Amino acid sequence: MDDKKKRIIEIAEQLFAQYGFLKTTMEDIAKKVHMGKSSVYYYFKSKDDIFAEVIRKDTLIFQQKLDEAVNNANTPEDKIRAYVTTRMTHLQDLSKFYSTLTDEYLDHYLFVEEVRKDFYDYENTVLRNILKKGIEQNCFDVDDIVTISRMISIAIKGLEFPLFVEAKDYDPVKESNDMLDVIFNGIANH
Amino acid sequence: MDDKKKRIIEIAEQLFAQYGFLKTTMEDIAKKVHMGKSSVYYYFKSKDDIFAEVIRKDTLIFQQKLDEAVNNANTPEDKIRAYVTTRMTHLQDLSKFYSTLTDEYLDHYLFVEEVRKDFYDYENTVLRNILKKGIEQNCFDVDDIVTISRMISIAIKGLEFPLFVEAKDYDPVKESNDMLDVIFNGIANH
DNA sequence: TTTTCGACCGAAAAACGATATTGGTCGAAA
DNA sequence: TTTCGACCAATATCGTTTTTCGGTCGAAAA
Repeated sequence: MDDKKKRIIEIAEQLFAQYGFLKTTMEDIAKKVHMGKSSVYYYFKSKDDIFAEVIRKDTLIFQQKLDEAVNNANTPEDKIRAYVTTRMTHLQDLSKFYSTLTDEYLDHYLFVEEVRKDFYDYENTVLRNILKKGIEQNCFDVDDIVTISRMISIAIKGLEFPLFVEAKDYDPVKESNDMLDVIFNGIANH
Repeated sequence: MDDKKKRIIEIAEQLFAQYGFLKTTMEDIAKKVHMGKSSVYYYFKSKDDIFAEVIRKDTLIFQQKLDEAVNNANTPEDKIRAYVTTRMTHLQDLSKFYSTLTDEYLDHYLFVEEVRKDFYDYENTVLRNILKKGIEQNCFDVDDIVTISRMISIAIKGLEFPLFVEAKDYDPVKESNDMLDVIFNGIANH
């Protein structure tokens, strides 16, 4: 990708994080990259387009980080634990960085929903692959992989909530592992 | 409780459900209940007060319904299943009835948050009691009741999400039972 | 004493027109 | 190929006026 383009995305990301999407003007971005506003439009066709690429970049980094965490874990169970805890800590960081955006994400509801769906698909693919391998290795006792991966996805999604309302004194890693203890072992007496 | 008061609450609930809290004026309520506006203030000290009592009434009915469902189930596992499925179906009904409110509940953020907390406490009490009895009856293998009940609470909270965004083709009872299968049996190979 | 209501208040919202911003375009120049 | 100043139209903003609405009060019904 063009070097200038990359730079614009970086600057824009900073400004979005600091002032939010609406309060950041194209002028602001252009000025900070030392360009005329029109020049920025040579690289991006709209403000939304810049936003989209910022999100796309962040999502990619997020997924790479998750993939790495999963690859570095050994057993299928550890892979899932690595996935979930990495997901939570990264989300915690994001929630701090993008605190200004949480209020106005309603305006980009459609777009955000799309990204969310993509991520959901990615997550399900990852989880299904781990589950499949886990079954082959006789670690898991699961007959419907699709359903189970969705249930895991939903359960850990529930853990997100405190990140965006009251983040203090919240230990996402501990919460994640407690949830995973339930999911792996169940609570019924076997 | 006063009969007139009850009537006002009923009418107000209808109007809130239909037009939302903000669009419903005290005049609207008074007119529909065939009273002067001032007369309504004889029974309630504020509009918020009426709203609070509507919510309080609905919450009470909700909890009674849940208690009944739990009591009618026999085994601890069935009690939890009864609790969760009743919770979900009732929430589904509420989401239809109060569809107009979901957008503006941000304004009453504090109050709604308070109600949510109360309900969360209630839910945890119910779940803990069932878990405790289940352990005594040797149905459950759990050492930290507090954590486990919170995890169940969080997991089923995740199931709520689709109710408020895309309700069609969503079967809350099936989803609930799938989630509970995981929670009861786990996915690890024992 | 309890209940109802019309008249009224003040704060906040809506309405509105004038002005400024801002996302985006275009053609020229470098 | 890249940059930018000039420009446009739509929208946001702002100052002002008007209306609405939650809430009060005192009197009168019951």
